[in-house]
Amino acid sequence: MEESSNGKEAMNEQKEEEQSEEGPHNYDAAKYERPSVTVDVLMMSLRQRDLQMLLIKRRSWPYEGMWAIPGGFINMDESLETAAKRELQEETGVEDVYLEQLYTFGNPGRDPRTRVITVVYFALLDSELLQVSAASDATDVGWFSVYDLPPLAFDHQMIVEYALNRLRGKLEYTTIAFNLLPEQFTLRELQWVYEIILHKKLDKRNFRKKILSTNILEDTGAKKMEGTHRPARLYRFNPEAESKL
Amino acid sequence: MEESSNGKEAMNEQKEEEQSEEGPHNYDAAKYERPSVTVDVLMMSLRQRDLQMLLIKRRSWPYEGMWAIPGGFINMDESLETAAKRELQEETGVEDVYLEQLYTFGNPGRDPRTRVITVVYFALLDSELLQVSAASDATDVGWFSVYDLPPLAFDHQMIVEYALNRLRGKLEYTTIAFNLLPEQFTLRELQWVYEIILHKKLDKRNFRKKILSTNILEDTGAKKMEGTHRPARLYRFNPEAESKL
DNA sequence: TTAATAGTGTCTCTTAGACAGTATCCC
DNA sequence: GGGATACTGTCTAAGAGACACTATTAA
Repeated sequence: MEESSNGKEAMNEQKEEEQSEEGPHNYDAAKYERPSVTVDVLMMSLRQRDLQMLLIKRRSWPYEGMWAIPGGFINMDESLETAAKRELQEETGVEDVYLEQLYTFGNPGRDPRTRVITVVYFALLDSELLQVSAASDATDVGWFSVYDLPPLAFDHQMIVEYALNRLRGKLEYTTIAFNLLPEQFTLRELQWVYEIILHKKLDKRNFRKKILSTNILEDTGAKKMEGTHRPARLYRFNPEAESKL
Repeated sequence: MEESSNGKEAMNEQKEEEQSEEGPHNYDAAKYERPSVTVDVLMMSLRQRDLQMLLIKRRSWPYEGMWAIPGGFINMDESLETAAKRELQEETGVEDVYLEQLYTFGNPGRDPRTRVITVVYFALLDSELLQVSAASDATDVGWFSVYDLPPLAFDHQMIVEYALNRLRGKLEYTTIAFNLLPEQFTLRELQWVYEIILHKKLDKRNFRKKILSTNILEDTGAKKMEGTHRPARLYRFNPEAESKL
């Protein structure tokens, strides 16, 4: 279940009626100072056989000159997920990618400027898509290996670790990995995805046996030749087949 | 990883400097209208051999008279988790319970009054604790079986389903279930927790075999006698032992 | 033919699930 | 002893992991 449309209540009253109790049910929203709400998007992709993420160099206080996860304020008329997609679009020019709400961080003092509550999403980008729509500017946006990050602003280091844990967890029982590959791919490429994310080598035979036994792959008939060796079959992800990973 | 202290940035500048680009990095927070932020807490407990949750009856528009998940505005100087604990304390008088951030809902229009972003936590309460600190008032707070809920305000029905999914998922690979039991409990009681949450019967022998093989239970030596039959051993959760559930 | 990677099968061990009878308490 | 629930063990099937050789291509 991702964002999805929904509703929620607020336990506050805009009107002045019912000011009987001091309980939490009759608050007046206007009485309350409101925190700023931002949406950050942690974008990951497979580049150069490495798991990399996009960072932005901060140009002002606080943490001036340090790298940070891209994000921005939410508009009053857009959903959290829409804000995340907007951010994604602004930074990479890419749409229709895997996007999942990660966690919401809201400790006071997280940001020295003001009270900021940040809803963090994380996105997985198909490496090929990315090459097409290169990047916006140059010097203040960059892809970095998650295994060799520069010092990050705020506690973005912790957020990255949180995301990595989530990703590794879901790798085992979902088909999330396919979001990092183009439409067609070889089994070896799929294995690389798992190896890079789990950060350990896997047995080729066991891996293929397991993946193929789930029937989530469809043989395209095509082959991928590269280098001076036997070509590899190209597969396609079949979202229909019961995953049962 | 739960809330935890942290930091996060806002991509906005309070000062007027650097108004060169219209990019998302130089926003002025003051320019932005801010949404209201609330924290709701979905409290679950085992009562009368049933999984029940606490609801509050709304006393005003919108959804007047309907039941809703308790929640309230966040204060500017408290963390999300602190706000959740405050809510928990206000509604049940209970502290030190299992508390986990569930999801953040923020679609515009969720609340007809104003733009509200709600961070939902969910809490698991030991059934015994609860009996002690009964409830606050009476008619507008109540415990309901999650399997037989009244119509809920907003889209709280969906939030409940989301929470149930999370709970069921975590039941399999974490020790989350123990949070619903008092310090000492019998194996049969533990099995009830699983059966009630998963909503299906489990095989007694297989269940005991599996639980005991993990060594997360410690025999207290005591026994629990109730009714006219053989007394049951009382166990205690041993958080040390590698879970490996 | 060589270099380089694709592709394949077996055995073992552990785990999950089906299944029924004995033990111990109170009355 | 009857009623009620606690407690226990075996078999089978499926899945996980260790492990090494053949197949196919370009040069």
